[in-house]
Amino acid sequence: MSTSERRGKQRGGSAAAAPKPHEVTTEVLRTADELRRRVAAALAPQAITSQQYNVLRILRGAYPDPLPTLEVGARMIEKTPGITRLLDRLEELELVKRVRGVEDRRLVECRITEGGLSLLAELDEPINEVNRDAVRALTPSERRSLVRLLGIVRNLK
Amino acid sequence: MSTSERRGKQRGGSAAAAPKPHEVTTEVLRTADELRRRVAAALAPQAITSQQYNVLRILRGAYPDPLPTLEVGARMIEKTPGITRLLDRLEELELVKRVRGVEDRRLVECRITEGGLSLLAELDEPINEVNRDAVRALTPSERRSLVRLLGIVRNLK
DNA sequence: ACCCATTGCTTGACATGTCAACTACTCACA
DNA sequence: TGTGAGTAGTTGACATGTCAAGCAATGGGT
Repeated sequence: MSTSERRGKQRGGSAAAAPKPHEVTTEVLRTADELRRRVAAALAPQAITSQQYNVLRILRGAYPDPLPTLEVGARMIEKTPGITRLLDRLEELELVKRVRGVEDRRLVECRITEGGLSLLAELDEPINEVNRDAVRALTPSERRSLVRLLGIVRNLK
Repeated sequence: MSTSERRGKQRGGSAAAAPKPHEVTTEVLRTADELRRRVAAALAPQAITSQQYNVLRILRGAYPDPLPTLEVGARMIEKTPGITRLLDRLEELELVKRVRGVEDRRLVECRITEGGLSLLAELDEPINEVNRDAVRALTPSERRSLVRLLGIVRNLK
């Protein structure tokens, strides 16, 4: 048992007991999961997944320039090997086109297609709504705070 | 477009501009992902996954009583069908034992084994360390704050 | 006692995360 | 110019999330 045990009931005060480390991290994980589910729901009508959507957004950001495969992977939330298969499917759906690099033939340049762009256009609004809803009840100051606190959790160590 | 649009550029002030909704949600997702990776790293030595660990913890919480399959699933972070296969593997590893319910034969009662308990014992410390490290740089008040803000994001619609 | 909606799981199919091993290329250097 | 280290991707194998369909046991109503 930890030493904090001896503080007992908390001197009646206005502030609740500080949450345990485990409670904080759990809350982060649960919240992210909830957000993931809401995003997935918003994407469902177009039958694409959250990762596919992310890839398309990244490629739209570079449009009309292409990006090499691993550069796309790096801009996601990490992870490399999966990116190939992700792009495989997007290419089958003709939302993305890939061409072997000319200068450096190790590269595979990926570019979003017209179809990909218009599909994204359909999704922007629903996704923005999910995001707006998520933070609707937070004041600007609370939003800054939340981002700052999460940054601390993520960066240190 | 929302009414907040008219506030324009933010009157130069000391506070940074409020992050956009999309930036807030992205931060939550990124942070959760980072945490997931740290947890996975802590579990790697015992070769179990984060979901398997969660199941074992839930079952330890009920020990020595068993829990029906879907009750375990419900206590995770949602999701049902996956729980069966998860338990299949844990049973193969002999970390969990399942028996058909006697009263209600639709139920499958799951109980953690001795082996499961001692494996968990090995992991408690490393996992606690991950959690402690994650919040180490947060003051008690900041921890409360973070949990509160995440709660707002999660609960409101 | 019989029927059916409900409940508790299980399965199949597909997308993704993740690790490890492998191929194709490029580059600097001997 | 040949070679080896490093880079960019791909592929195979396995665990999980997720949806939809299917099965067996229950329980209430007739």
